[in-house]
This record gives sequence, structure tokens and C-alpha cells, in this order.
Amino acid sequence: MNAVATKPPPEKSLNERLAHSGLRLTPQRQQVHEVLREKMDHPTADQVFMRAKSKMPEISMATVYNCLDALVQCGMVRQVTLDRGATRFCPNMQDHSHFYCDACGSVYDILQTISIKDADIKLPRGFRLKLIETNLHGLCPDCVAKAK
Amino acid sequence: MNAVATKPPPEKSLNERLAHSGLRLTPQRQQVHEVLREKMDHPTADQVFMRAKSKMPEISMATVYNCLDALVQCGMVRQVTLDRGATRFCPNMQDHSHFYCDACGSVYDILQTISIKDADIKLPRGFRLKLIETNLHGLCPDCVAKAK
DNA sequence: GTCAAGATTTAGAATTATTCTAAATCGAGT
DNA sequence: ACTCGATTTAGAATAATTCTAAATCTTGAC
Repeated sequence: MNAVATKPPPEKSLNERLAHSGLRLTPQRQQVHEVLREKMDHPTADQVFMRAKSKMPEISMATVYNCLDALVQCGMVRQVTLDRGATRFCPNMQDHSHFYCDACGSVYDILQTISIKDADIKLPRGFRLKLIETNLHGLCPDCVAKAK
Repeated sequence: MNAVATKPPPEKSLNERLAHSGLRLTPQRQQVHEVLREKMDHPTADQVFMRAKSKMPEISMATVYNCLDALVQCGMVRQVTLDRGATRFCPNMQDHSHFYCDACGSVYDILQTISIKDADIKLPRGFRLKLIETNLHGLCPDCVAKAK
């Protein structure tokens, strides 16, 4: 071992971000983060639990949910789908997208979409693109008003 | 009553679409569809159930799910979020979007997004847009290969 | 260093969302 | 009227997530 700074330890940034959100760096949070980085296959909470458990057998499901929430909150992890909760349905078959109010959870139809042509998405070889789903997130007029 | 064709009955199109998918027009399916069109607030299955139940007290939750599935299948209704199932997580905080394989359910990172500027979305007055989530749907290379 | 306060973890129960099952009913075509 | 397959129903089962209360850990004040 030498005393010279080598690589910055990868946890540094995690610690900083947690701290910035008023959260502590714990072995469980580290472990969950590590599991996610190890195999970036977009696992479910349950898969994360099983993988973390193999390294840290005492970890519980509730902790995995807590850790995931903490990591999302401090910006180290994204939820692939921003919703958690019941599926919603819409009888409007016109081409349109949805605006989600992050404050009150309501959903509005927005009569504008991004077409596959306009988007000009370059996919890796072999993928067949059928549809682009565009979800807009922000505040609805009511919640903008309340936010003052 | 007269024999002259007046307005085409609104069920016509529903019936046709159901038929086209090999499904029958039933009072329950009509009712569920009507509930959705009556108040286009993107209700959950449970909300649809309660609203339908007030007009048709014997309807069951299982039927509401069946009807919603039938309506989605025949193209009369959209699921606001295309996922049903567990939330997935992703440690990649680079700006990117997700490709969902509709056949096998796997998710891939696509290092390209549509920025708020590029999208040039015109929202009604009062909305504050914070983020655009773009989800790509189609077939992954493996499933394209299998599809032959 | 010791202690109190607050944060975190834990197991398990509770809740919520969805799917499954098996029996009853319905409806189209004969 | 009869049959067959589709549909509906109630309720059980499963899956996903959240809640609860007790135990444990950490940090900062002394």
C-alpha cells in the first residue's frame, strides 16, 4: 500500500450525493448501488433484493425499497418507469402524449407527439422500432399556482 | 321514429373493432367504454370499476379488467403507461432513454434523448414542463430474429 | 469517551393491484 | 330448442409495495 492518492474511491460520489440530500452512506445503500452497477439489466426491486442478499444475507426487502428510494432521491438511480401504482386508461385514440403532474398525480392529454421520423433515433443494429411513447412531466396549472 | 339513417350509432365503431379482433360486443364492454369516454381523466381500473358499478351494479372487478384488456386489444383504449408489473431501476444517470422489447420484456439503454428544446412541445397555458421521458417500443435483435 | 436524538434496518403484517379459477350464464349458429 | 365457445362472476391467489414497531447504528453535544 502507498499513501499516494490513487483512484478516487467510487463511493465518494455516492456519499456526496447522499449527504447532499441529507441521507447517510450505509453498507446497505452501497450494496444496492453496487448491485445495480454490476449488471445493468434494469432489475426489479425483487431482483435487486435477491442479488444483494447473496452478498449480504441479512438484508431485507423493506431495506431494498428504502435504499432504492434513497438512491433515486439523491440522483444516483433512475426509476425506469416514473410511475409506481395502478395503471391508468385512456379512451382517446388520437395520436397524443400525456402530461403527468408530479405534484398531484393527475394526467392530461397533450395533442402533440414526436413521430418516429422526427425523432431521428439511431438504434443499434437489429432493433425494430415500432412506437415512441412520450411522457411529459412537470406541474399542472393548479399546482404551479399553489407552488407560490 | 323514422327509418332514415340519422347519426351512426356510436356503438357501431366499437362493435366493428371488437369484431375485427374476434371479440363480442357485450353490455359490460359497452359500459366500460362509456365510463371511460364520460370522464376522460385517465382513471385506474378500480375507478372504472366503481363508476361502472354505479350504472351496472352486478359488474365485477375481474370483468372490468377483462373489458379493459379487450378494449385495449381492439384499439379502442390505451394504457397510459404501457407497463404493467414491477418497477425497474437503472443506475445510468447519463441522459438516455429506454427501449422496451414488447416480445420478451427486456429493457435497453439508448444513448439518445429528445430534449425539451428539440421537442418544441406546445403546452396549454399554465403548465410547467420539467422533463420529457421517451420510451421506445419494438423488438430487440433476439426477438426480431425469432420472429421469422 | 458517553449519551441522547434521530436515522436506518429489520421481520413481518397490511395493503394495493392484478391475475387466476371454476362454475354459471349468455348468445350465435344450427 | 340445443350445443359450443365466449363471457361474466365471486372469490381465492399472487405479486408489488408500503407500513409498523422494535432493535440497532451514527452523529453530534457534552
